[in-house]
Amino acid sequence: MRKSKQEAAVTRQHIIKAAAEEFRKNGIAGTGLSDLMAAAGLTHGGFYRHFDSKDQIVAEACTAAAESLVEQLAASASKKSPQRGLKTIVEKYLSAAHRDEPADGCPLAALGSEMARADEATRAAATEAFLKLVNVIAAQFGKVRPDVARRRALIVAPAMIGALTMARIVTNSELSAAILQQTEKHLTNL
Amino acid sequence: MRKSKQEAAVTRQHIIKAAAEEFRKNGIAGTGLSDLMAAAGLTHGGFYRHFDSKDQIVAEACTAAAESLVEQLAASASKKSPQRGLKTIVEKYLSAAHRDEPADGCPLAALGSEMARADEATRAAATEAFLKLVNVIAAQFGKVRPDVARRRALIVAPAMIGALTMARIVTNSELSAAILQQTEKHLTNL
DNA sequence: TGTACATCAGTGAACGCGCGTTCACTGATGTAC
DNA sequence: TGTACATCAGTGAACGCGCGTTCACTGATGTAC
Repeated sequence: MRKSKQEAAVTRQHIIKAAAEEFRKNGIAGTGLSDLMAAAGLTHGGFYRHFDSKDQIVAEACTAAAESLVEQLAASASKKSPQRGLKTIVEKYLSAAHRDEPADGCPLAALGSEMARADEATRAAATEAFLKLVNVIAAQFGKVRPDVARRRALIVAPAMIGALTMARIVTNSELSAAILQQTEKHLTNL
Repeated sequence: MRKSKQEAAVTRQHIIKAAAEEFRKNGIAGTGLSDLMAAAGLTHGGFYRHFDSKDQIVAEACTAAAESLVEQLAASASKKSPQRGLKTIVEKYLSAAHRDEPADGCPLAALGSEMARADEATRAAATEAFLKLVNVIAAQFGKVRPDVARRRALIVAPAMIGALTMARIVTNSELSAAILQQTEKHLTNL
């Protein structure tokens, strides 16, 4: 049954990707190792050939999810004129599609309050993830001084995360849409 | 061992209050019925004399926590001049004290991502909680038209929730302080 | 290059543990006459 | 007002279940000669 090193490395990445989706879909505490290995097409016993603990894969899944999201946002923004980059990012982040598909979306919005209680390594991974998001946003402010751009990005990123989280909680769909819309309008005119 | 109806009603409120603290401290999934009953000074077997299920107390605890927070904020704001009300609320919400004491703080920030996956009743309770917060904020905009005040409040509330959540996640204390400070400055000048 | 042995990715059963929920029991409270 | 009985708040043990983790096993891969 042994696989080659190369195959094993691929499997490891598959597990991380599947775990990142499951965590965002059902929460960290709500996702068992069986769930996450099954989502990767494996049985749960093999988990410990790749990871030391559940905590470890939580941190790695957070990193992977954030990297993927930030890449997407950066790619979308780079297609537009510099001034339109911020608008593009904010619109994409605060879209109904993002709200309705947490499994493919921002791990900070999907797991925020669980991350606040996570261990040091996971919170460090989340911090890196947040800084990547902040940097992509800051890069859209073009001509302003870098420290001003960063300060603005420190306003935009948490505002988007909070708005998306609340839009997902709220049971009234008009209210949910209004939260996204108002925050989008406000942040794009920043 | 039977208690009077009056005593039982008091006990029920104690349980809800203790549960609201435990949930905000350790998360919903991270708090067992034993934990929450022990925090109320009882044994876990008695839980079902007061509640039908864990889900039920989650919803009630969310309501109670939000009511308490909104009352505090409204009380602080009412002591100030109308124009200073918003500043007072934003400063209090985004204070280091609030960040460092989730057990006494906003349930939407402490439990946001877990609430997004909660059952209908809990999400409905969270929606009510959010609307109470939005209304208190909207009331601070004094002279502007009510619908404008509400739209502004729909920007402020999620921005505060997101900033507080991120300030709790981040492992770098300077970054944490910067998130609170930038969002505070931005929202008070709205 | 071929052979013998060690390694280890993945399986599936098992482990102890804590979870939400149920239940028999106790004894003070509430109710009916 | 007093008495007999039903109710039920709270206890503590028990329930089945799924959790994270461990382990014996399989057999293909990697390594050493």
